[in-house]
Amino acid sequence: MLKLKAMRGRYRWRQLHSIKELRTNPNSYPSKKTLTQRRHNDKPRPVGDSDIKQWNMVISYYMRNSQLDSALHFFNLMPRRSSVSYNAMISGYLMNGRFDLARNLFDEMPERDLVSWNVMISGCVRNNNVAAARELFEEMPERDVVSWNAMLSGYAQNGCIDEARKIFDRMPCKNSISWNALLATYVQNGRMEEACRLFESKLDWDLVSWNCLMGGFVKKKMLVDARRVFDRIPFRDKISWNTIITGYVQNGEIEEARRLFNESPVRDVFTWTAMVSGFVQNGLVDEARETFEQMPQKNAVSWNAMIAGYVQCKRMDMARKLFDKMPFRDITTWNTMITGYAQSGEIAHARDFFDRMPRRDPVSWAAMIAGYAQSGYSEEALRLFVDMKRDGERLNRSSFACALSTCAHIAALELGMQLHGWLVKAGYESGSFVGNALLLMYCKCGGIEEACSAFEEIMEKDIVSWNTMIAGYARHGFGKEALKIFESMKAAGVKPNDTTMVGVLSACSHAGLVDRGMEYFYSMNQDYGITANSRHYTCMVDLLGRAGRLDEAQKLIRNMPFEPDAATWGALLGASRIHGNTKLAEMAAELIFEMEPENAGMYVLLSNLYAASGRWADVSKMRLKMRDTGVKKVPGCSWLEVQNKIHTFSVGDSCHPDRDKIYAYLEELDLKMKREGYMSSIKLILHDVDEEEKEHMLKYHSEKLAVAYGILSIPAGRPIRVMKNLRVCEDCHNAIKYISKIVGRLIILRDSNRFHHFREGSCSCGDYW
DNA sequence: ATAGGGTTAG
Repeated sequence: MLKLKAMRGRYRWRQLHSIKELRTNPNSYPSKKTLTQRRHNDKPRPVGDSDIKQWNMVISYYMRNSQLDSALHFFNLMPRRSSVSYNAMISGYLMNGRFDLARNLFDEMPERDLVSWNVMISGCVRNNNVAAARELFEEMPERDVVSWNAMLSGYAQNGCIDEARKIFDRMPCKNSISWNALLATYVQNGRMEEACRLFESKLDWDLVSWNCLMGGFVKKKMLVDARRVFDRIPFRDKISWNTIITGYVQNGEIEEARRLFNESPVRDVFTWTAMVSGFVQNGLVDEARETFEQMPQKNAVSWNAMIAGYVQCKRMDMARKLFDKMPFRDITTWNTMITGYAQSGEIAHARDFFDRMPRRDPVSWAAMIAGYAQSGYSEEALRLFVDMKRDGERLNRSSFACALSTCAHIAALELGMQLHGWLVKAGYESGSFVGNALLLMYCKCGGIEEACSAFEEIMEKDIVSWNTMIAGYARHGFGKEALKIFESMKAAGVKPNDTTMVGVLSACSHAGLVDRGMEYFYSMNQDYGITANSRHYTCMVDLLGRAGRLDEAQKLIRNMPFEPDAATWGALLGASRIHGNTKLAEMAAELIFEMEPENAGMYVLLSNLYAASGRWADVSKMRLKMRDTGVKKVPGCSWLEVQNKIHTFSVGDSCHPDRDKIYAYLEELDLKMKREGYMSSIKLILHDVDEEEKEHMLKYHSEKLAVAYGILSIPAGRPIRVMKNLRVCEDCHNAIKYISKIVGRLIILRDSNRFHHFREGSCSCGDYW
């Protein structure tokens, strides 16, 4: 009995499947030409039912190909329309996400039948609008099992398990699809235990449900359970085989996948494509290509999988060859190429494809924006985000999060605030996903007050929200505030993790709370079960070192239960430098050189240290060493945002359009600073440059240029926010303190390590960084 | 023309 039913199901599914295959393989459609011919042939004859049927077919053909205008054109040309014609149009609009057009047609159609209502409901469900679906469902004059099933799966897909269950219990008539929808409710929401319980409670499940259950296990990577289901299925179809093969593929068990593939009696495009992508995911491009060549038929997805394979191993030339050879490209093909070029650093090629593609979707935009952001073209990334909004593309949560993290990276506060405004309009701000991105943006852009209110606005604070806020305060030098947040976190019943404690310890360090920091460090294992890692040790070395307790810091390093890393020695180096212990600094630097010979910052740091104590011979030695090891000093650069535009400066920069004004202003400032008692620390510059030249180079360090430009172009009363890619140099730090006093402005400088808030002649870092 | 399962891109 079971077998008979399964066979009947199998037949139906074969039929349905062939339709799906048609959808993904445009080559199988009748050509536009034959369709037009048919139209002309039809015209002179009297209009009968069979003619309407043909028109309807034309409409749904165009709709499936997303050619909405052509579909509408033929719809308007029809001599007579049945409700099926309307339904085809409505369903097509919904298939293409055009709820508005569907709704209009639905409202104006002369007589709606049951199918019209059902089409609308399922369309709403497909576009994830259960509320609208439910409204239609309540409104419709009569319902059949399709209406109930559509509603049920609507709730299932949107995670409303209880609602789904309620609908199921209320259904006046159920068929196997209803049962399967209930099963899918549990499976899609990861409730495998409940799914199994339901499955065991009934005997005559059809094949789709068996496959659904197995697919649930595959998605949860529970391969053993999936295999058990597979072995128990009374009658397997190709979807059963494809599901289990995909399961092995996605878990890296490519050999088992290959074995089943060879054993499978029912291979189709899906099976073959799964194998191609399986080889790709396991790094076997050549095997993938071999399989690809052997495929009896290929669709766009198969080509895309193969192209993605070349993309993943950075063989863009091969990817390009396939792209050119491909007979039918879809939007994924273009998106894959864009991603590929972006990831191999060929950003211009990526942009070229982006500009040339016939149609763009949110994935295309995201790929291009992320490509720019990852290659360091943050400005272009953000410009594109703005273009995207202008083009009327719907911005989703992840596009916002991506744009916000780009803002955070380059500290584009103004743009970040604009994004915040758009976010509020789109109604996205209260969740923790976007909320955390917003919080991080404000923290990294130096807007600590804004960060604080963004934090308070997150309705569901998760551990990331708390950690970001604590670390944010710490980096800005507001240690006490950070600790206050830590206390509220505990009061809210959130258990701190290791990242939390890094923030807490560095907050103690920045606030000079040595004893409290030690207490936290030594009790965190007992209190929260957190074992100290190297980041925690680094904080402690920093904490002790900042307080001048260099011996204790050394002792701590010696007693570490694992090998100290470069960052830990770096903390000791920083502390020794501040407290003038050249010998200790040298030792730390030597160790760091061994671990990270390519770390240019260390050479510069040590070289400056020698210069400070007048050891010019050692300075030269460092220079030689840098040359010998081929390490290049990363050029310092600073930037700031003025009216949504990023202005970048490097040492002695003469590219800025306002350079004359900036240099003149710096001269003016220099005089005033000297009158206040400022002395430029000439000793920091390599000694073989003559004195005047040295002073000149110091005077025009990138951060000074940026600060000067900020004072000139940002209205009084607003803080000047400058970013630097390296640590701020000692002379600049000193100079900016004077400047903040002379001009009476708040200057916030983000260097590669932390934030400095300069106000009234002093800095929030307490001259330790 | 409407309801359920498997392959590609961020």
